[in-house]
Amino acid sequence: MQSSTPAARTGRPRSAAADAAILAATREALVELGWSKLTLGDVATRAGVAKTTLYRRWAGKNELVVDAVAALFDELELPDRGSLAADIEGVVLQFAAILGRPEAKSGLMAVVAESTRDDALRERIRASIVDRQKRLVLEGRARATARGELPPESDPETATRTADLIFDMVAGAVVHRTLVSARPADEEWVRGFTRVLLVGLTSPGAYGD
Amino acid sequence: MQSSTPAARTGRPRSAAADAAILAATREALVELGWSKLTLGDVATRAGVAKTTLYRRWAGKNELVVDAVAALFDELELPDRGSLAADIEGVVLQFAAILGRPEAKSGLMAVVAESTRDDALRERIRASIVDRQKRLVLEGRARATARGELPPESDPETATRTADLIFDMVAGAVVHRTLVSARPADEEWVRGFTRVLLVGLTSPGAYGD
Amino acid sequence: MQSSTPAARTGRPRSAAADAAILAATREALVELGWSKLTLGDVATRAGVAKTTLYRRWAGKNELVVDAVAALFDELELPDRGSLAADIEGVVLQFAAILGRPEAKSGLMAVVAESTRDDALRERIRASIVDRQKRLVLEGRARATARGELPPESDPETATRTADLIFDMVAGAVVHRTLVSARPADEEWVRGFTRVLLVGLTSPGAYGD
Amino acid sequence: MQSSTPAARTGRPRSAAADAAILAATREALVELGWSKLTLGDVATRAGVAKTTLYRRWAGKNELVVDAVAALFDELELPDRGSLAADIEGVVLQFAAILGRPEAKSGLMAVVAESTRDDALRERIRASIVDRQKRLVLEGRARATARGELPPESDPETATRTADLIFDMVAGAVVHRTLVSARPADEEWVRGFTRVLLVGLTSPGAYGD
DNA sequence: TTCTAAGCGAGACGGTACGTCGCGTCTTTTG
DNA sequence: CAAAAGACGCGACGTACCGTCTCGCTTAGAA
Repeated sequence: MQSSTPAARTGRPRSAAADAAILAATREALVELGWSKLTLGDVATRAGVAKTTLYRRWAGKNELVVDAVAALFDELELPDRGSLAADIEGVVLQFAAILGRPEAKSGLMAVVAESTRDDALRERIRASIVDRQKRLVLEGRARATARGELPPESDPETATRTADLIFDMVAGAVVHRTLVSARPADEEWVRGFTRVLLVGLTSPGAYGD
Repeated sequence: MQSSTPAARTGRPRSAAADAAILAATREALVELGWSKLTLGDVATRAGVAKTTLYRRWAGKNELVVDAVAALFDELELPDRGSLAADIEGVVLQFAAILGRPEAKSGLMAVVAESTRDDALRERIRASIVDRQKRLVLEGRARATARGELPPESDPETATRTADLIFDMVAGAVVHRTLVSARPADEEWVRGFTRVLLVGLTSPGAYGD
Repeated sequence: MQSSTPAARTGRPRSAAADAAILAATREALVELGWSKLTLGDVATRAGVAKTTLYRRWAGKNELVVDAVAALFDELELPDRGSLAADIEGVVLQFAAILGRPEAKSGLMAVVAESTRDDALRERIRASIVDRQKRLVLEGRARATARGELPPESDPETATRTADLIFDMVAGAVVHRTLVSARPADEEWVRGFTRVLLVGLTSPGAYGD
Repeated sequence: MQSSTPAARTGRPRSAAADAAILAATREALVELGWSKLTLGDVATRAGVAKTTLYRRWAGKNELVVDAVAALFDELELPDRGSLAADIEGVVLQFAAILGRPEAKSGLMAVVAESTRDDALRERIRASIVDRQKRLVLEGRARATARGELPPESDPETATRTADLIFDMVAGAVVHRTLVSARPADEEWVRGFTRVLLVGLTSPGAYGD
């Protein structure tokens, strides 16, 4: 997190193991208890750490859960399945699989809800989770362009705007399907969704005119 | 909410005014404090009501907030703007406007988060909010079919599946844009989104094959 | 404590039993743990009461312990043993016996120590303990005067000053003997002390000039 | 504190200045904060010393405060004022003056309170403070005997017993007057007290019969 | 009308978690 | 090797809400 500060400080250094133990304990507690019944005291106990240690490193429940959940999404990758449609389907399915895990479900929506009243928290979510995964959209487009499936995007502003729209549509739809409609984002659903998205984006007239 | 038991019970009847006052106080508190700092004791005080009165009618914070927020979405309507695209843009803008209000933002995501671990709550959300607004999709389709913009849908199962997909895509994208990306779902964005959605849904091959 | 306020307030009344249980639990904890290891949480648990109930009635550990200890000294009485010397010896022995009990030892000195920085606490101690027991000095003098052992005191100011001096000398000596010198204030010691005190007070020239 | 091992140990020797700085900081903190709000971390900071240094030399708050307070009483001396009564009055006034200082008030009673449950602490208090000042009683008696005001005491046991009684009476009365009754032990009070004490001790029949 | 059962305000209650503070110990780097 | 710096496990603090429980007092339909 802090990068090039090699200033070896005096005093006992913070235990590196504690961070990992705390984040793992947080995910475990999210699975067992869910966001609202998760307590920092319990997390500390599970991690074999004192409450003060936890508070020394995170400002509160929200920040802790953001970090605990963010790691989950780093598993996402974009395997080359040969076509843009297949690539999208693949990554959407992965995303749905993660969102199906209880530690993600319970934690993610809660911190988003909290972030509506806490700008710093929203920034943290954006930095740790959202922007971090936008790479998938960019990779996907680059690959499709290389394959000749998409024309090279000339205007960088349009490119950004489109990438943002795609991300909002993909993430939003999967989240809504999974958490609000509470129905599985399975292969069939993903195929239907991807078809609409892809046709909408590539058909003539979609963004032209 | 109340079933059709017209059996007038004995004893003092519940005050009808109290319900309205409590829900209004809840929205007010959501605006000022947000979900997590909202307390039932405070709501009761704002409503000029005893805590017991509140608990006699709602099981807890979650149920209360669902009811308080649900009313906000009943304002949505589908004015006839002459074309399917315009109709969709109109309703999406309305939806975005509601989601921009702090009492909706803060409350809605929080109860959705809670609902990931509480089936009864999820059902209440679905009944009070989600399914209640699916009418807009159906109305829109009916109107577009009448105008000849869409072919009549023969298979009812496909119709339902498509309507669900549309709802997930619309609601999901607007929520994600507004709350996660935290950028305005303004006219420009809505136009771009609607174009992708509509082209995706109506282009040949989108759902055919 | 509150006297003529018969104003029957609204709401659930405070449990009278809780007060007694808390004070008894406090004395029990003083015996087992002593002042410095006594915690209000533990007292609440022993009393079968929530911590909040305790804090609703007492401002803190100091106030609670003053009340718990004050009751101990109400047992003191001045039995008629036939002479002023015997009366004094009797009450001093009783006082020493109480001070020998661990709940008194540990609690009393601690609150006195605290009271050096807290005027309200000092007043509470004076009202609940010190002034309350000055009755013994007055009773003793009245009885001795009736017996003819002491001349009637004419000047009320001198009477007060002398009573205060006696109280400081008696209480101070017993406390110092018991707690600081940590040797028993037994019959022999009490006899010696009383003799000095009484001779000092009654010999001609002692207060005469 | 340090025994007489002149054997210069290996390694860096303990800073002698640190001891003095810590005790001074302790007294300063007692004045500003009082016993109960005094923390060892704060004392260490005031003394410009690490907490570890402090713990290397004292076992805890109690021991530290005993040492810090003990030094205050070493100022006491018995100036020759010409008569036993005047000598006593002089030293009692000095004692009252010290007890009036906040660092003594707050600290002394607190460690006495603690000592009711800690034998080692009581011994430390006795050795550092009480027995150390008994010299004043002995000096006073010796001087009075030399002057012919008192007969030489033949029985050493009686002498000890009497000296202890005097000490308990003097120290006890002054402490009680100052801390519990919270009224000044001024010249007038001291004169009255001394008269009672001295008459009680020297009148025929006081210890005779 | 009076009776009576429920609703209502107030607020005390037993709990649970909070976030902070001080303790006394430990692990670092520096002198 | 001591000292400073400061992280650490621990346990108590006093507070805030929770949801429940008395209280005394309406209120309005049933008797």
